[in-house]
Amino acid sequence: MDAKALHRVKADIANNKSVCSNCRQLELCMPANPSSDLLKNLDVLVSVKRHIKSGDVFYHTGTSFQGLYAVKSGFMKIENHHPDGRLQINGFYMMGEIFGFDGIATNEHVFTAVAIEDSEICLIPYDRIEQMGQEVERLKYHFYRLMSAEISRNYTMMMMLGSIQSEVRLATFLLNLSKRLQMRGYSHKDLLLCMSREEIGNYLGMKLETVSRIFSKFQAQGLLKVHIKNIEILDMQLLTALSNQHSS
Amino acid sequence: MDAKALHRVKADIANNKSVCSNCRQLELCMPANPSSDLLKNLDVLVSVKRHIKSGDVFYHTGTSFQGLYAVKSGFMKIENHHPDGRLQINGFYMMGEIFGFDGIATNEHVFTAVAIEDSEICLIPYDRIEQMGQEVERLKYHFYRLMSAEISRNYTMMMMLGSIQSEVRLATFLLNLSKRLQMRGYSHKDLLLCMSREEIGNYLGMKLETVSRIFSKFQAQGLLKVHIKNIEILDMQLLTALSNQHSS
DNA sequence: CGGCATCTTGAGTTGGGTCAATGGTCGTGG
DNA sequence: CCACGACCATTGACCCAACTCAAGATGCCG
Repeated sequence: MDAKALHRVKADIANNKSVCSNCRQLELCMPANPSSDLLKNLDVLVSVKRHIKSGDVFYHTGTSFQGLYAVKSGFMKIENHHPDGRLQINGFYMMGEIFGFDGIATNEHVFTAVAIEDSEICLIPYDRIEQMGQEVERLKYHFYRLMSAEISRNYTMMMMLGSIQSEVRLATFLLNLSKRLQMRGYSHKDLLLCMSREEIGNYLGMKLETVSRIFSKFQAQGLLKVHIKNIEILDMQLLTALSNQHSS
Repeated sequence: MDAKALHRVKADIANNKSVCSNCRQLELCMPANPSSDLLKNLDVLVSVKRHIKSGDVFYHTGTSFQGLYAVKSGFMKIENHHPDGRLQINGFYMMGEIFGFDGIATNEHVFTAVAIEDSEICLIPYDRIEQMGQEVERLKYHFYRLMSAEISRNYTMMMMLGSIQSEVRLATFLLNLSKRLQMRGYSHKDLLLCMSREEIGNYLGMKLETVSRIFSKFQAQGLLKVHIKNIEILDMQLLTALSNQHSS
């Protein structure tokens, strides 16, 4: 993240208090997203920056845990490769978001991190966080908060997967992406998906055909303009209403 | 699952094929479960013990966050009361397990904790954990691990909800309970469910009728003996194989 | 005993999965 | 520059697991 973008993010976060009073669900859906405070301190911690190409594995099951990772640029996905061959995508992480929590419990990563765009990833060494003294006590506190946010996000995701119909899930997914892009100063109406229909479907617990069908339906209803990976949100209000409509 | 599929599972067992000895999925399904080390140290921290009656709310959305809670006796559930009236049960917590992570991020609880049995709950004050010095550094480390485990558990739950059929989910749920009971020295074959069919269904993302039907089916297949809330596991091996069979 | 909540079971419906055919887009090499 | 092939997305037809609605059955408690 360059300085200007960083500044923008900070401003967005600062303004965030007044924004969004109603849609808690969406908030909870956000991946770990450091506060500006933490971001400032993070520079101290970040030791290594790694470039990674789209499609490459960043860490996989069994990789020893060294710390959390911040996405500096690009796009990552975390997937769970189940022993029986099944695969579940747990989340997508964009610029400024933090992933890698799956390694803390066992000291090695349980899941697999894969780039879905050329990306730059910064290591936030865990031992250094752990061993720091009083002066960064607050920083450590933030890490609790990050993890807690991750937990909340997952609960929401569980609810989505457990009891909400596909159209609502996809609408919520799009709004979530939109909001995260907006927070980073990008357009919240023109989304460039960097994941395939299959990846979206896997993440949301549905088949790629279903994703495609719903995109078509939304387009027919005038909610979206869909052209492959370019999605333009035409009726934000309606999409939001749909996303909040959790019972049919 | 039809008779043919059941037969296939049996054949697999005979061939010692899918009887996964390590069974990571189940492990990951466990709620936060402190090590004996941590439990020992916990006594230092625990300040308040509260009794609560079955059905009573322990904390709810908006309750200010004071710390994590350990279940000393009884049974708790955590539910997400969504603004639109919908409700999702996020987890069940039994003796010796820790809940309350949902309050860390915002300093107030996001979810609702309700007793489903008369219970004793111990507060583990958060500020005291935070402010402790070096000597309990390891203790703090354990808390990271607890949270990380909670995250992993939820990812597994997400996978279950997203792409696994109801029978397998219910089988996994029963085995999870069985294992947790066994770890506490109780029988792992005789389960006394303290939650209703509706609560189980809500947690597992299915309707109460579906839960009931599957119980009946499992009984007909000789897997279980079901009498309302008393469940006796008759064929542990087959149930385990079923739980590991994530693709139909 | 009756009233109430929970559980079971049946019948019919449907959302989303499966399978399969077609259409678009993009990168590569002639 | 076009042609080819690989890959991804779209769309249709069909099917089934799980939902809904509804009627009983069972257990619990005053």
